[in-house]
Amino acid sequence: MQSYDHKEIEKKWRKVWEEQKLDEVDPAKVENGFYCLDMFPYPSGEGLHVGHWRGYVLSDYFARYYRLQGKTVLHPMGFDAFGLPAENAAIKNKSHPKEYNAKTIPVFINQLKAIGAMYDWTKTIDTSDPGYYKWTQWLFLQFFKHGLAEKRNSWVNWCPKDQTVLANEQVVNGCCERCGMKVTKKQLSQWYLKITDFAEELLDGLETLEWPENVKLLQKNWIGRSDGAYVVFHADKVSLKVFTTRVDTLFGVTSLVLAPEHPDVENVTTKEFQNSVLQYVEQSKERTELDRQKNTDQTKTGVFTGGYALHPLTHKQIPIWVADYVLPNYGTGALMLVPAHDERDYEFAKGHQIPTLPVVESADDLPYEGDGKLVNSGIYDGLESIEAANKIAKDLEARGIGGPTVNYRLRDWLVSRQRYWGAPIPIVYDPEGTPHAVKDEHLPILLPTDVDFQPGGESPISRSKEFRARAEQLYGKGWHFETDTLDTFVDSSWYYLRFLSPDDQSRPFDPKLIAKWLPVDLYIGGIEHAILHLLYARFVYRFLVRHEYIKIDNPEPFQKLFNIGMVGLNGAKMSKSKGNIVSPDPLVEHYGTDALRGYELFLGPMENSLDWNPRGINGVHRFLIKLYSLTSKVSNDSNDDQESLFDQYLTKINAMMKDFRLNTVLSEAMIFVNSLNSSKAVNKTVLERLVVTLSPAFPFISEELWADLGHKESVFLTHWPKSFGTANSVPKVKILIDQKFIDEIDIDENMTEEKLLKLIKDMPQFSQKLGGQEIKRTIYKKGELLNIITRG
RNA sequence: GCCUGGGUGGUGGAAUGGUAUACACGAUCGACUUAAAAUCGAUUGUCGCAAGGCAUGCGGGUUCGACUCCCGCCCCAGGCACCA
Repeated sequence: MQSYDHKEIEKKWRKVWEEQKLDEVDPAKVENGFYCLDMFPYPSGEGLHVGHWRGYVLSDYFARYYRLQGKTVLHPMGFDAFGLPAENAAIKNKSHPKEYNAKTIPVFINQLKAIGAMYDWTKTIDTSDPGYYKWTQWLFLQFFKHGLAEKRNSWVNWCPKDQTVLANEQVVNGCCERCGMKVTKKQLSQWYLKITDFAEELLDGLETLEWPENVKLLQKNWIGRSDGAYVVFHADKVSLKVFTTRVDTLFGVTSLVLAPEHPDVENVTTKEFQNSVLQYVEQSKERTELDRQKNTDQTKTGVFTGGYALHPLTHKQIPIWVADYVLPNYGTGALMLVPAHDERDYEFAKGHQIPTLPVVESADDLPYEGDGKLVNSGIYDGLESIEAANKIAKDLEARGIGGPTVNYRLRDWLVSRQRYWGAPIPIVYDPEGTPHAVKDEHLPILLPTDVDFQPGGESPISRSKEFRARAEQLYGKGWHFETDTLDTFVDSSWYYLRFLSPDDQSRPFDPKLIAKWLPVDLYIGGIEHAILHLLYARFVYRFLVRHEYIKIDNPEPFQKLFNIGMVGLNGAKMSKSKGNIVSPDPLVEHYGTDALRGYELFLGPMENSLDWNPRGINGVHRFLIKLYSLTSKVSNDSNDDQESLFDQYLTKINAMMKDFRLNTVLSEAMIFVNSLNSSKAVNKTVLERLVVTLSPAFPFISEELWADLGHKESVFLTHWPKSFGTANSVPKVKILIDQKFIDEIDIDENMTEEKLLKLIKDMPQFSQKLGGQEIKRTIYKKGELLNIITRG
């Protein structure tokens, strides 16, 4: 069998494609655009492994497929180059993160080029480039100008190892998303973007998206809408507002409980209890969120404040407690304690001799959390929970002491970071300390270079003399810049807009091009960004649409999302530190780019995470050799069988492609090639059409075969093939006797059951099985099967 | 604890309610070769010489027919986790 020289072919076509600028697109000149986007990578020094390849091969497959469908495909690539990894690597190597990136990015680009993907390299962006982060700073200022960026003093997540605050989304199981260190709490003044203003539309917008259901669900749960009511309780000096989803249990309240961080704790605490309350509050400050959460199964701690509030309906005196199982950041940071109908409240009450007062008719078990008829609830007795809740909420509203409300679990996005390698937050403080937006003409606020960027709990930039001098020079004596930098997720929240006009010096993006190209038609990346990046980007885009920076009907940036599964080795995630990285390089060297691309797709369903099997690539390689050898028996003689086989193949793969089932697309291709391989001659047109269908997966060998078949132009300038229009094969009927498959026969589509049965009885393979047995019954599905039952 | 997905050969995995195990990998045997690699051919769920049984995590159910639908368990992965 004739082999083929993959190195020769790759070299040849790579050059031709580059010369013809086949992958370059001018977004302004296109009417039928298709925006195919990969989640852009951080250009790590670890290099690409076979797991990274998978996502890039997948996006390239569809980029090429849609090009063959007649679309002009924009497929850009850029680098999320700001952030901790570059900074930490630089600290370790005693170099500058900028130098580190300058070294790693070209290596990274070469590795990406090895994939043979049709990236438009004229549109590359680097988020750490001043030409880019100028506009990241501009973006922040737009939030500031609309009152959606705010500096707030509050308790924040703090990573003691990375020496920086973290957004809520970056705390995983109480630990730092990056380094795994236990996250502690710190009270700091930090910048927030008010994503909670968009909670409802971010939730509603999910319904319009063609995203995997599990990702939509993750976002839905993260946003965490809960419908309930607020209720106001009056105490001596203050009124306390609580949020509840069970306002029907209002008559069962036996206490109010405040979070230790609640601002009114000292206002309700009596002299007598001052010491114990103060001590408790101090003590809970020292506990990390994780410690507080771990308490779940133990007795809940808390102290009595000595204060009382008036129940709004019964006018009873309700004691006020402080307990750290009450979260300061959810609802109002205070809750009404209903031990009879809430498990956590029950547990707390039990440990502190607080009475339990059932108000919903129930089984004897306490706590009972279900719905039911109300008891001990005055005029509401006898009503069902839902009815009662509605009525009570309305009555409270009428009296101005409560009412229906919606609460979200989502919290505002903390964007300040006490690290060096990011975009400086473009805020300048006057001598009194009031924040002002940096003037547009001063953007970008460049990162100072005269600093040692060892993290020290405070932003390293604050140590820059030049940075201090710059502020005074631009704004006057006593003025100073904000010294924190922006979370890198701000950089990546808008990069997909920049790809359309990456070199525009005058504005961050071109609204006209955005109206033309957005939303992104296909977005491919890992599931790890299900909440972080994908939620932030939706928020930023919706902000830009709401305030008409972009005029577009659909306020969602990514219409269709596909999550590529991760590739591990022996059950572990690949990483340099574990030393288990499988490099694509030797595989490309030995089997060729096409073989590795095909194997990545053939491994299994694209959304599945799986373990790398180093051996299987052989199969794809053999397939390519077989495919290549078909050229030696090309014939112009028409061949009905091959045309019909092609049509069946095409119908199958067209359907499979819609569901991203590329592993079975390749299986079908293998079946078809195996069958052609066993023929003496292969019809030229059939082979041509086959080659086109294989070109998205195997661009190099397809281009070579296409040229061999006499074509002067690239295979990627042709169109996805149509069927030969062969009749959809002869109708076949499967014959089963007693549920067991015997044979398949060709018959007239409209044959009646009687005629068919008669026919069968005369055919030896069936008559033998049937013997003389009595036919009890039959099941006949026209054009499909006949099941003959002789038993039972 | 709650919410999602999953559980099919030695392995990755196929199967609009209709021949379970496609397509590959690996393995075994054979051909070619001085030999090896590559390549080609055969076999490959399991028990059985065979006929034929038995097998899609476990137990039930619906159906002429269930990997597929329903009910109850078990296990694995991911997410959330005192969210009032």
